[in-house]
Amino acid sequence: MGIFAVRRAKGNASMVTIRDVAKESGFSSTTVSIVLNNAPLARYIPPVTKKRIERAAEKLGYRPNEFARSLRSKRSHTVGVMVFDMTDPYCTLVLRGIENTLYQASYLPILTDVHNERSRFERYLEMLLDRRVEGLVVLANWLFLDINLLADLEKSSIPTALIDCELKGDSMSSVIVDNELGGYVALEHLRSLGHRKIAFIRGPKTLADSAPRWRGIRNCAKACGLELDARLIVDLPDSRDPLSSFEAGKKLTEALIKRKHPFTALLAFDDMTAFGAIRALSEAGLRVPEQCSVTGFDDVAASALCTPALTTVRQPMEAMGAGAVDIVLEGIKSVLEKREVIAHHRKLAPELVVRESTRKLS
Amino acid sequence: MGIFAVRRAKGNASMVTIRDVAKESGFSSTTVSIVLNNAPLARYIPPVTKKRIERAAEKLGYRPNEFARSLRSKRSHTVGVMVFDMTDPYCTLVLRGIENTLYQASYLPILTDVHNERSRFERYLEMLLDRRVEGLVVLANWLFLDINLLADLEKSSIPTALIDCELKGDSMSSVIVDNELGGYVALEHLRSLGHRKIAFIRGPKTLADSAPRWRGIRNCAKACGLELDARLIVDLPDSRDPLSSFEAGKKLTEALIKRKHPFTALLAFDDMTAFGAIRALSEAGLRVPEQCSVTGFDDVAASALCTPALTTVRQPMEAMGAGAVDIVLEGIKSVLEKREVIAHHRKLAPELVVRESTRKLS
DNA sequence: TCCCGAAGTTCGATTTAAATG
DNA sequence: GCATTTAAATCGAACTTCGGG
Repeated sequence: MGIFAVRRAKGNASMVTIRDVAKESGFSSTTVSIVLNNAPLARYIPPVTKKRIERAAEKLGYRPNEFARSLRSKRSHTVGVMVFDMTDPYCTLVLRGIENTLYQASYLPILTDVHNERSRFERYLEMLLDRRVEGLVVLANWLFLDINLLADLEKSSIPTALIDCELKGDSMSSVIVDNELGGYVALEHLRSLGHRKIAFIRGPKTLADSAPRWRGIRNCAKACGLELDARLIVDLPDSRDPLSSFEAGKKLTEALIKRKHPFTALLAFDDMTAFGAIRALSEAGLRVPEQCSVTGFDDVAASALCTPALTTVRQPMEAMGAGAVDIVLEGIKSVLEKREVIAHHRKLAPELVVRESTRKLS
Repeated sequence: MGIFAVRRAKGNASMVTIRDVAKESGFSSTTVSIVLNNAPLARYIPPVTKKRIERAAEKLGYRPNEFARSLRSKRSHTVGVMVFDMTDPYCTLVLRGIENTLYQASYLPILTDVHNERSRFERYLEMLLDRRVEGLVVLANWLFLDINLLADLEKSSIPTALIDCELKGDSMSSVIVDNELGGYVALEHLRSLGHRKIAFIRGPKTLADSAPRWRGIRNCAKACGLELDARLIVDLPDSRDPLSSFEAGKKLTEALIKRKHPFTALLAFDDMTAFGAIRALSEAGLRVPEQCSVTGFDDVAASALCTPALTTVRQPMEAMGAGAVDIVLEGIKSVLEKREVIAHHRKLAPELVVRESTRKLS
């Protein structure tokens, strides 16, 4: 007894209008509308009438035309989701969080993938705005576009939440992970295992996450009296492609090995980099974790799957997606009630996930 | 000079209607509509008029209201995308293919994730139909729902393409990988490396991919005169969760090892299973590929990232997503031109990707 | 018949104002 | 005034029909 038992009752059910229901039930379309939407005026309508109308609607398989409804009400029950690069495995769980939270609220997501291209961003933004999305969730996971592109968003004047990218202004909300804390716990973990000679692959300079993560590392080092050896620190180059940090991580690790400054652990900027590092280590005949411990950041799916499984700092990706939607939904409500939309800035705590790629220094 | 330079010209630009443009340009809204849509009648309208109207539209930052447009034209320029489980890494590239092809055609995807739940499927389907999506792309990547659920789709009477699931009927199109060929080339690869004692982890019985893949394996075995040892063949159990095959693969491999029937290679149903197998082998002190070669199927992102990188049979995921959209788009065109929508069934060839997890038997 | 443009209807719902008893 | 119902206006664009040159 699927939905089509009803839907098909009149052949092409999409053609049943409110007037058909009105005729069938013997009331006017006004009354039908009031009853079916349970509008304020429905108080005055006697249960008998309601029953008859509902029965008629069901019998005909009536489904209101969303276009007409939206045209009138100016609501689309739709939220735009802009991802900067879908192929980043990091997106998967964030999207799950977004989808799930929207579903609970009976909103539908329109998904766009900007491919890290400015023109695509603009085109998509325009399309979404034309479609009157009620809110916008932007997953700026690997952002190398100039920031004033995001300024365009501010002017759109619809509730917007940015994930993975904080904007100082109070016009747009943001949800980010506490990168500083993440950096801290990663290093703290390696230190607690006895590692002292630690190599670092830092993030690209232009990536917003890089600086705070490094700051956390420095703070931890200071707190533990750990010496950071400049000869063991390298930087990921800029790149538009999130998967490229695998190759970059591999190359940098090879270079690190060549320098002959021994290290017993390597703290990588993210999981992708860590995978590259492990590959390089392995090719150099160095075993992980026996001869070198490695940590990542993010906890993408692959981290739990590879062998040895990667010790990493997990971003609460699903929660971040859900949080962004919560904020946007609240913003939408504010707009409806003509209250002021206030920006929220959430910083979620990451979680250290200890697996097999790190080991106590013996 | 973003789009908002224009959009904001009149404060809340979303309020500029075609009538405003008519007033501004001095023509009627009819003429404005004709010119701006470049409708057939536009032939008759002199360039001067067009220019003036276009200038007026630009000056006001006019953007047609899509609701009104859709209400009238009965078109939404929107396609519904239903994924059975987003968390499956397999989805990522398929979605990229879908998105990219839709973008070229100026269509927007509405993304839904069914979470492998029947109720969610029905609810989402209803929502999409209410929104008058012009077509439907269904990614049945990990399908354990009864098949007659998909029968619901047939009745929706909008162009639909199924990915990863073939339906005999001629009412719905499908795009699948040639599983039989895939199974064949996987085994052929191991055989060519000299392996004879090969273990197999087959797919779950209820999964549509399982049977043809195994058929390809048997065909290859027969063609090469290879003996398939029943004691080295195990089956993945049914599960709603695509990631679960990691655990299952691990457990089954442990069992395989315990049986003490030696094998030099293991052919896993998919990458996830292969990752589990590699973990089990590693924990048993067996090195991959030195002591045991392993192959997967799919080529998810993790396969290239882990060490050793996984030799696998790649599904052309992006092409599959793109192909499904092509079919749906053609179907939409057929509907518009009142031609009959004919179902297409595409079977794409997989590609063997040789990496590090397999090695010549020495 | 060709060219140019406008008035009016339509799409399907919501909502206001008003009419009944 | 109250409970009950509805005619008519509205949302914004597209299309049909028509008229004048």
